[in-house]
Amino acid sequence: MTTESSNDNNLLYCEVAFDLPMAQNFTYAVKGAVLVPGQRVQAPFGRGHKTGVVIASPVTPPEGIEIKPLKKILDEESLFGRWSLDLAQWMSRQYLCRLGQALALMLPSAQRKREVPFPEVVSIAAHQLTLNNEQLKARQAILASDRPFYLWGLTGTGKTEVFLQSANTILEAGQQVLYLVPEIALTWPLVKILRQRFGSQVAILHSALTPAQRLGEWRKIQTEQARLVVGARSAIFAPFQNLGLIIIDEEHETSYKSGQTPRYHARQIAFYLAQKSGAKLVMGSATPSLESYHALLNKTFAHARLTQRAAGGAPPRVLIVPRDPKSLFSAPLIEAIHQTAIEGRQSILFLNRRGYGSSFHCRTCGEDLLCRHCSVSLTWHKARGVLVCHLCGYQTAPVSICPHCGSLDVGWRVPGTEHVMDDLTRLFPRLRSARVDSDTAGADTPRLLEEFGQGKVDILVGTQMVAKGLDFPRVKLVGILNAEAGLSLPDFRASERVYALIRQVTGRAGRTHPDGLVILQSSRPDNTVIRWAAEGQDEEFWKQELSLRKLLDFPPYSRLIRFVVRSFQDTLAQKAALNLAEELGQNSWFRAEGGEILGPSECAIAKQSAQYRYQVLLRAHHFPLLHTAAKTALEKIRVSRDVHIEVDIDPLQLL
DNA sequence: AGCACGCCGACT
DNA sequence: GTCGGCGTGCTC
Repeated sequence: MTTESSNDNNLLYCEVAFDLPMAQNFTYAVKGAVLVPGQRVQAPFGRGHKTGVVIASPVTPPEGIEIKPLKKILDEESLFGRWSLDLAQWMSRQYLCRLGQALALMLPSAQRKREVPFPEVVSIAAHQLTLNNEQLKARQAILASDRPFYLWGLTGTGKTEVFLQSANTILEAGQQVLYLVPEIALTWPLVKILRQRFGSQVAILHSALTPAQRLGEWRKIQTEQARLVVGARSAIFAPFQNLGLIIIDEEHETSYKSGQTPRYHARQIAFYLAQKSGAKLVMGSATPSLESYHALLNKTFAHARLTQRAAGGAPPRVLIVPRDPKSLFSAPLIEAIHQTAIEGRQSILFLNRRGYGSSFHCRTCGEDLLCRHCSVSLTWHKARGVLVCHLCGYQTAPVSICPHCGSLDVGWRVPGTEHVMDDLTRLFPRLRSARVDSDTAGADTPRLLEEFGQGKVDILVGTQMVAKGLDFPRVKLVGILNAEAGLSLPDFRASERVYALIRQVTGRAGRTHPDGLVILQSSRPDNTVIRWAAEGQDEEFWKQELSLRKLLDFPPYSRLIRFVVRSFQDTLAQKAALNLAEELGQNSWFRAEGGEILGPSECAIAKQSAQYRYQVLLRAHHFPLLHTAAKTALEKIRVSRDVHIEVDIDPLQLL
C-alpha cells in the first residue's frame, strides 16, 4: 500500500501519434488519469505544443529520454469507432503513410470548414415503394451474401429503392448503415428521402458543417443515436460502433479516391471494414468501373442485375451528329432544344469544360499561354474577366499580344460552359438557362438544382456535375456538346472515363417518360467508344476494353504503384526520381518475380504549383511483391529535404 | 513538418 | 565587423 503522496503509483505513460510525416511516436506521462487509445491530447512537442492521438496506454517508457507530462486531455472518451484504430494501422501499412496521418483523417476536426447553410430538411413520414420482383430478389441476395455485392442496374431501374429497403432491414435489426455517395451536394434529393423515411436516426456528413456541428454528428454516430450515415468519401471514417451494412452508390466514381496522402480509396476501405466487422457491403452503378466489372465476371463479387425501369421511363433515343466546326450547336441540336421547349419540357446540356474557353494560346504561332506555376494552358473566365489556371488557381489579366510572335490573334481554343451560356441566350433569348459547374458550385448547387426541378429553368448547362445521378422527370433532351473530350488524354483509363461519362449523362433523359432524346455531338462519330456508348452496348465496350488492358498488362490484370517525385528545383526532382528508380532496381527479387519498373519519366503534368514532377511506376501481378518493393525502397532512400515523394497505391490517374 | 542550431557571403 | 543564406538534427 502506497500513500497518496507517492507519485509513482498513479503516474502512467502513454504513446501518442502526431500528424507528421514521421515514423516515430512519442511517450508522455499522465498523472491520475487512465487514458484509452483514441483520445486526443495536447502535448509539449519541441518548442511548443501539438495535438496528437493516444495510440497505446499504459506503456513502459523508453529508457534514457526525459519524458514530459501531457499538457491537456482534449476528449473524455475516444473519438473513434469500433474499428477505427485497427483501420488506421492497416491504412498506414497499405498506403505507406504514417499512423498519425491516417488517424488525422478520422477526426471530425480534420475537415476543412466552410460556412454554407444547406437547405433544411423537414422530417415527415414517407412510405417506401413496393419493390418489383427483380428488386425483391436483389434485396434478398444482398442481405444473404457473404461476399461484396454488386447491384448493376441501368438508370431508372430502382437501385436506390433496393438500397433503402436493404438499409431498413439492417436498421430494424439494430445495426448501423453507411450510405456513401460521390458528392453530397448533388445528392440532396436522396438526403431528403432518407430524412423523411428514417427521421432522426440519420446523420449527414457534408463539407458545409462547422467543426462543432461535425463533432455533434460524430458523437451521435458513436453513441448510436444516429444509425444511418450519409456522406461522401470521408464518411467511411465515421465512428461506427455496430456497422451492419455499407452502401456505395455510383461505385465507379473517381471521387471515392483521395487526391492527397494517404491516397486511399473509400471502396477499398469499405472492403476492409466489411471484412473486419462482418458488415454487408453493397455497391451499385449503371456503369461499373472496369475493375468491378472484372470482379463480378470472375465472381469475386456476387451480383444482381436490374433491367426493368421502375419509374416507367425508357432508355432514350440516342443520335450521334457531327459537330459543326463553326458552332457549339449543330442544327439538329438547336432544333431539338427548340422542340423540347415547345413541349414544355426541359433540356440538359453537357460540356466537360469550365470557363468561357480553355487552352488560351496564340492562334498565329500556336504558342500556349501557360500558367506561371504549372505546365498547362490558362482558361479564359469572361464573367470574372481573368485567365485562370485550373490546376493551381493562379489568375492573371488576359493578354492581347502574343509574347512569342507579337500577334494580336490570341484567345481560347476550346469553348467551355460559360460560352455555352452566352450562345444559348443569343440563340434562345426567351428560354431560361442556368449553369452548374464547380465555378458556380458551393452553396448554390442544391438551390439551382432545386429550381431546375421545380421547372423555373428550362435548360441546365453543366460539366460532369450534371452527369451524376440527377433525377428530373421533366427532362426530355440531353445534349452532349463534345462527346470525345478526354479521349486523347495520356492515361490508360481515358476510354473508360469517357464511356462512363457519356452513359451517365445519357441516363439523365427519359427517366420517367419514355420519350427521352440524347444528341451526341462528335467529330469522331465512328470511334467505337462513342458508338458503343450511344448504343448502350456496355458489355461490348467493357469486353473490348478488358482485352486491351490484358494486352497492355494494365489493371485489372496487373496492379500499379505510382511514385510522384516533386520539387521546386527541376534538377533535384529529376535526380531524386532517378535515385528512387535505382533503389527499386536494387531489389533483384522484384524483377526476378516479374515486377517492372517504368520510368522515371516526366509526369504528363510536368509542373504543378511551381513544382517539377517526375514519376516512377511499379507494376506487378502479385500485389504483396509490388507493395514490399515499394516499401523497402522508400525506407532505404535518402532524398534531399526539398524533394517530396508521393506514393499512390492503385493510382486512378497517371497525369 | 516545424524549428532550432551552425557555419560561409555581401552589407549597415 | 554583423545580418542572413539554407544544410542537418531533433522533437517524448
